[in-house]
Order: sequence, then C-alpha cells, then structure tokens
Amino acid sequence: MGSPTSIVRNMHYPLRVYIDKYAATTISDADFELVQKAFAFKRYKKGQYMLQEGEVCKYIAFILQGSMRQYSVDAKGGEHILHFGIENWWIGDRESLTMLTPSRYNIEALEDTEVLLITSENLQYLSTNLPAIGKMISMMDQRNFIASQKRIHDALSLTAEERFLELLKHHPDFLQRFPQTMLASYLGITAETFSRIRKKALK
Amino acid sequence: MGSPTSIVRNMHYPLRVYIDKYAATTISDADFELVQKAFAFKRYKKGQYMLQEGEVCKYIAFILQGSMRQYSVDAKGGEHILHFGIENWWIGDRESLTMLTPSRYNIEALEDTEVLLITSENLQYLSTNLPAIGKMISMMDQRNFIASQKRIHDALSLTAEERFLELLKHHPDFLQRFPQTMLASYLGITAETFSRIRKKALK
DNA sequence: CGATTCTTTGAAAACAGTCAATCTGTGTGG
DNA sequence: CCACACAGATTGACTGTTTTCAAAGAATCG
Repeated sequence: MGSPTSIVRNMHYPLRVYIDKYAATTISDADFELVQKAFAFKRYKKGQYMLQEGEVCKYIAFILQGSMRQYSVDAKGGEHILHFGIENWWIGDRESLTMLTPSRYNIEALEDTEVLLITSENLQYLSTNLPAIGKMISMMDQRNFIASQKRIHDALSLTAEERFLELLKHHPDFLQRFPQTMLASYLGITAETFSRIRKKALK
Repeated sequence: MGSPTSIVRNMHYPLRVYIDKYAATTISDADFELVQKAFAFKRYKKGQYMLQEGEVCKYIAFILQGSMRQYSVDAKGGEHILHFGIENWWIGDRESLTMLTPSRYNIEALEDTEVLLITSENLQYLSTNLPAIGKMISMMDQRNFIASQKRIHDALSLTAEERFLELLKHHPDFLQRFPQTMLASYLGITAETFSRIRKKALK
C-alpha cells in the first residue's frame, strides 16, 4: 500500500488542493484516485497550440506549470486576448467543448507548460458521481462568471489608464511575466498606448 | 385532483418550459410541484428596485413578464448597465447571493414586471435533489459564461458602431423596448454617441 | 397642459489609434 | 566574442473616434 505521501506528493497534487479549496471539503483518497484517472498529463512547448480556431475543443486544462493565452483573430488580422491561464487556473473553450461547435479561439502555450487534461465526458462523469467535483465545477463556473462580469464592467466603463491600473492591482505578476504587446491586447488597447500609459502611471 | 391543465396553464408554466428546454428532459408533475413551492411570485412596479447597491442579494428572479436592468454607479455618478432581463431570462447578483457579500449593483424594474423569486438555499436544495434542476443551472451558468465571453470580446475589440450593429443583430427588440440612454449605457458609450451612430447606421 | 425625461445637433477637447522611426535587449551563428 | 537579426518597447507627429458641454427639439407622463 502506498503511504499517504505517495498520493500527496504526486503531480496531481495541485489539483487536489484546488478541489479541496473550492469544494470546501477534503476529498477522500479513493475519490481522488478516480479524479487522477480522469485527467491526462501533458506538456506543451512554448509556442505550441492546445487549440486552434476552427477545431472543436476536446479538453479543459488545469495548468500545473507555465502559462497559456486564449485569443481570437478578427477580420483585419488583429489578435484579442480573452484570457491568460497560469498555474492553478483552467483554460479551454467551454462553449466548444460542450456544444461540440468549432472554436473561435486559439489557445497557445506562452512558456513550456504542463497541464492536466480532461474530456467533456470525464468531467460530466466526475461531476455527477463525486459531489466534491460537482461542487468544484459549479464554484468554478461561478467564479468565471463573476470575473467575466467585472471584466465587462471594466471594459465598458473604464478608460485605458484605469484598466491598466486595475491590471496592476489585481495581477501585478502579469507585468513581469507577459510581453506588453499581449497585455495591451488583453486590455483592448494598442501596444503604443500601453507603453505610454505605463510610463505615465509608474512615475 | 387537478387535471393536467391545472399544472400546465398556471403562472409557473414559462419556468417549466424553460427547465425542460435547458435540462433537455421533461420534468415530472411531482418534481415540478417541488419547483413551484420553491419559487415565490412577485410583482414590481415600473421603477421599483429588486436590489439596491450595498444590500445582499437574497433572490434570483425568473422574469415572467416585463423587464429589468442591472447596473452599477461609478465614482462620478455615471450608470453602467451590465444586463437587461426580459421574459424568460434570469436576473440577480449571483456573486452577492452565494457569497453573501453586499452587491455593487442595482436591479430596477423598467416596466411593471412579474417574476418568480428563489432563495439561494432553495436553489441549492432543488439543484441537489432534482437532477433536472441541477442540469438546468449548469446550463444557465454556461450560457451566462458564453454570453459574457462574447460581450468581453466585443467590448475590447469592436468600435462603438460595430457594437451597435451587434446589438441590432442579436437584440433588435431592445431598440424598441428600452430608451436609448440605457442602450448607450449597455454598450459603454454616451447617449450622444449612440444617437449619432444610430442615425448613421440606419440610413 | 406643464414638467420631466429622452433625443438630437453642434463645436471644442480629450482620448486612443495609426504610421513610421528609433531604441533596447536577447539569442544565434559565424 | 562579436556582429547581426529579430522581436519587443518607446517616442513623435498625425488622424480619427468618442466624450464633453451646451442648447434646442421631441416625446412621455401625471
């Protein structure tokens, strides 16, 4: 029999912490065995794509290490970043995953990245059979929704400079981690405007 | 015993249609009895508030008749509409409801409005005891999330005119139903800009 | 009707985007 | 180790879009 550490210290451990945190319970070793089996480990090299526009998204990823961006490309070729995924965040196109429709998004690794992938079926299975996972998913949806509401509010009501300051406040780490061109795209402004605002705001 | 029509034709009927549609099942009469008991009917007069900033949101509402707006007020007193609720849509502050935190939003009836209210506890209860409701809620969350993603994308990548055209395409009824000042606020532009864009786009 | 709110229009100012040039840092191959 | 290429960042001048302020006209409600 494996000692507790054989479960605690494995590569799925961050996911276990995440589940316990958002389901507000402690998942049993037996249940977590099921969870582990439902997720597949995968590495992406920097620049590699987890999803490309037009494909149907087959997995949602839990990021163990590294980072990814989810972005769309508009008619004029401009890229718009909808979401950055970092450690202990999820990334994937939920719409495409469950509706089985072609995705409008690209998901690309920004660094060498390690993730745990789960299919829609497995997620559904865990969700209906393990109450903790059901709870976690509904919390996840809710957090996503709340974060989206804030993002909508900010995008519609704040100036570029105010949005920059919000980013600085809530994700100061992003400033170190991602190139400014991408942060600009995330805020819905040009790289030039980002540069000017940054200079002005950090004086 | 009531005939089937006594269930089918009552005021909760639109909710039943909604559940069947989004849970992709037919809910039994017995289960729907439970649902009916969990919801409370309420009328709001035009201009009346279902929620005011600073209060904790106690209910989510399913709109039977009429319309509402959910909006925030910024530091300079400007109003920003996050969401319009009309027949067969939900309205409420999910964050405040489940976190029990004071809401940043106001929810106001724009017409005389009839709703079915449900508390967080009752929603939780139905969700865990009636599979159809659990399914419906997760679909609801997902639809909300997808709609939010689109709204973020539009707010960050489209010009005011393009956003107007999107509104015209997806919610042409809104143009008739809500004053332009509110539609402008929903799109994140001023009433003056809305008026000019409208004139230009509808020529 | 009168009062209020909503809509339109005009002119000036603020804001952000575009285009183009330069600068910086990084990594690669010679 | 240097030179070069490349991607990202900065700066300036200009353009275009949206806001702001102000005033007048239209619609709605009590």
